[in-house]
Amino acid sequence: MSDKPILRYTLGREERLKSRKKISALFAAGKVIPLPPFRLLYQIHPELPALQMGVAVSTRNFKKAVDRNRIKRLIREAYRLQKNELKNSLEQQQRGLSLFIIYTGKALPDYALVFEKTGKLLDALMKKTNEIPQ
RNA sequence: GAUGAUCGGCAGACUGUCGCUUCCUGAAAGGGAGGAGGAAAGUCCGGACAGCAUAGAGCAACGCACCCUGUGACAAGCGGGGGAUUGAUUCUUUCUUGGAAUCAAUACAGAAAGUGCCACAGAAAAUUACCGCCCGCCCCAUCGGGGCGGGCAAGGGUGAAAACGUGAGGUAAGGGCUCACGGUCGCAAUGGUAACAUUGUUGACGGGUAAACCUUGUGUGCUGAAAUGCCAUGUAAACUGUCGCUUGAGAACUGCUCGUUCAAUGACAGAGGGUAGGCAGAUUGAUCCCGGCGUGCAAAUGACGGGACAGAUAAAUGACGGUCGGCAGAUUUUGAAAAAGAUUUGUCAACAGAAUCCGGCUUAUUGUAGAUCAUUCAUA
RNA sequence: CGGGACGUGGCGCAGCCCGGUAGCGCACUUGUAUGGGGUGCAAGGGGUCGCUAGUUCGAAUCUAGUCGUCCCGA
Repeated sequence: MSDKPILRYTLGREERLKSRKKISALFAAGKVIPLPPFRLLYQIHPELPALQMGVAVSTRNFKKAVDRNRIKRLIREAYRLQKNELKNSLEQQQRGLSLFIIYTGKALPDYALVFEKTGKLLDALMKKTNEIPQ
């Protein structure tokens, strides 16, 4: 039996970005990785809640609340299944990261596309965090 | 049976893996139970609830408009019953007019308080007079024509609309001038809770428009969950200016005025600083559904019995599969055909996502069980 | 959650309050001046007044409903 805990694909309350202050800071000073039809905003900080994320879809592109909800759920689902590698890396380095995924496309995406693009975004983010020194 | 219209119910079911959220349980790990709609939408109305004074007065502003009644509901909305008007169908009657029944629709107070407007056409769009009809006088003079003064509103023509309508009498010609029938309004009586109806009438005859201003009646105090109360964090009972300290600055969330109340470790403004988190409000309430009983013409309602009801807050209710079932297509077997069975593929819908709650209205919309009505076909 | 504004030729706007003729600028077409173009001059075409009902003799205008676009409020 290993001491390592069983890897769980969770996305609970403490893993989501909920503070109004942090979101304002992220939008004011965060860096951007564009990958159409997505944009990723991120900001590295030394505090420990290792990884917190948020999702947004513009009302301008999707007038109906049903469509916005669906896109946000798809993004969260794809993120939930792929974020553990990044999280472990950050915990080893003892630093935190806030990130915000914005969907900028105008058509409803399907799950396969969202999954693939989210994976690429997280890979890119891994490289950036490793490049930036503590 | 088919087609169409209206009403109106449901919103595929069960399940695996990985997740989200609320509650319960547990020391913890974990376990258990619940988790979007008929419109959750638009925000077009009305409330509940909260604060401001116990919510006051007048003006202004805004809403509403046949009557009775039910609903949390005075008014509005919605439901029930009734009235009036309009339209359709059927029946009745001597053709019409009219009467009766059924169904449907109605933003159904007032144009006889006042003001405005009614293009073009037309003489005139509301104190009318172009062609015209009639009377008197004068002139030319053959019937007749012209001018002046006066009376008239029938006929012509215009228009969406023409001065109660039709007929008769009367008249110089005409005119509700008079009469008959009819219409509208007023008044009175009778019936009805009332809207209204019926009858009578030495009474009147005034075109339309109030979704033009307006008048009458009636309702509304204002603000709005970012309301409101509490806790936490933090500074500053600091600074500047103006006014005031009981003869009172100012405040009481209102467009104005008044009244009332509060008001002195003061009030307002400026600049500057802090927070932008949590709890309550807030999810079971005038709630909804079912049952028989009582009341009521009905809508509805009373007590009783049973059942149901999410609570997020950068915002949960999801992702990927499986089985059954429905629908559509293809292949194949049986069969003369209709049809039935098997295999397989696709699809599971449309409109759409709670944000304090409730009621109404409006709009969007898939498939299907059902009810009613109309048309048509078949059989008896 | 709560307020507010606007839809009129291809584009930007007026007309709406107080109802009868839809107009302005740019653009477009034709002609003309020029060797050709720009430019000037002259003439012309083009509008379901967002949509659906209603009021009225008559609606871009008044009323109701609806669709769309945009803005504001800690």
